[in-house]
Amino acid sequence: MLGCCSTTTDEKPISRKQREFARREQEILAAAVSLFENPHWETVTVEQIAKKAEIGKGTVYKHFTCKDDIYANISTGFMTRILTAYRIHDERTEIIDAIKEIISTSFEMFLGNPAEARVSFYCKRGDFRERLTPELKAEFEMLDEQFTGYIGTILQKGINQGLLPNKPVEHLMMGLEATFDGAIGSIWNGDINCPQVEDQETYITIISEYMVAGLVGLKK
Amino acid sequence: MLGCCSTTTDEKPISRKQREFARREQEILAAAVSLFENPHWETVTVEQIAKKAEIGKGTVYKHFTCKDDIYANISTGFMTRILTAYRIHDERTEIIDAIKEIISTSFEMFLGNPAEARVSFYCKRGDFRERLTPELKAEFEMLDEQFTGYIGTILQKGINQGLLPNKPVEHLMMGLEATFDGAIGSIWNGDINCPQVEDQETYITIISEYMVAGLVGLKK
DNA sequence: TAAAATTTGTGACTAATAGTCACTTAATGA
DNA sequence: TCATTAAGTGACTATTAGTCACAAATTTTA
Repeated sequence: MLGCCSTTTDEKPISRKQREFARREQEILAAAVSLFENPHWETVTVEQIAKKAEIGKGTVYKHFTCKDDIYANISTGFMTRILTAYRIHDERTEIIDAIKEIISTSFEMFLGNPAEARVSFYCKRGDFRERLTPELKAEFEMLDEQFTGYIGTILQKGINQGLLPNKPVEHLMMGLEATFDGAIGSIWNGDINCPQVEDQETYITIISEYMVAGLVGLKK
Repeated sequence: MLGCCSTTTDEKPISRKQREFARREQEILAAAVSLFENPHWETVTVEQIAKKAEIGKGTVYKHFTCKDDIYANISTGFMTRILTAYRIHDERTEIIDAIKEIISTSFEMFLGNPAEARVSFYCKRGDFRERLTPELKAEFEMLDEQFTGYIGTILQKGINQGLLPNKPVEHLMMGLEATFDGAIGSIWNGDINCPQVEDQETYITIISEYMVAGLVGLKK
């Protein structure tokens, strides 16, 4: 109920009615995501989402307590998919390559799924998190931990191998995260109007190199 | 008129009436800035701004075409002040120190003036810039050029001195800007809840070091 | 100076939209 | 079969950006 059907704590729905209800919830989220493809995603109204999902506006509120609840469910789903994407390359042994892989996977996921990515970006905001229900807040915290845990483990290996500076992995992660977030923001804001950069791909290459350089450059 | 009185193309107001009108415009901006100190600045209404400035709501729209016009004027004023702050240290000869100075001045300006900084951050968004009048758009472009020009010159000196990698200064700037923007976003979003970081100052030190490391680390 | 024109100020009004609620419809179960 | 619960609905409320017809003050013109 209330936006929880798509979470990880998903007890199998029994009746046809419950199944249909759960399916409808996914339809609402899919309708929302398809409308959020538009760069002006924040102006999409609940009424438009309802219309796209071919239901009444009131029904949306039977599934989600508020608009933020829709955003949150899109974001948690997307974050889970990113974590899955990271883990495909789990067996890598070269740490620098593993870091590059995480960076490129992140860019691919964010740029390949602009709607979900934009919403997820929005959902990182402190004031957004504050007004969430404790359950959703906890889910976000769990996902955040999985991210820092996954990346932190790889960075720690890099430190142990002497490839990265011996600093707390959290500190190393801060730089990476800030640069990634800033770069994604730049891309979405159309900041890349500088004539030196032919395209987005070049920009990503530059940023990715800078991210790795920032890590290893800290050694001295 | 219409939000232009605070711009650089400021012909001296002649009559008392015109002076008062210009002063009122500044009062509206000051009222807006004082209300925007609140982290939930986006929820501040035009009516609240009018009340704070002790005028009617309609009067606000005699000075500014829309709410965005208020944002834009706050932002251009702030950007101009940052450029001035940069130039205080113009005589520096050590390039790495000059870069560090720019970074620390930027952080100081952004964190010391949260209201104006938040608004300026918002005004960087492409969709915001799009819906501005051509005049304001041009003013933002001019300011952007002054930023890239100022920082670009310093970076070029660094390249000439062999301290920085021989890459287009625009490329070097991209990494710096992305990390700075991402870090500022993190601070405002309250992302620094990781126990390793005692305070904001530590975070800024970590990020600043990472920014310089990213630049010089690119050399290899 | 008086009248006309212009500038500045105003708050009631309009439009848009998030969220509510009393009600309808359909499914489940006793 | 009938009662209870779940699900769906769109008219309604509250809020807020922006408009506009008018008022007041100032400046210009006669």
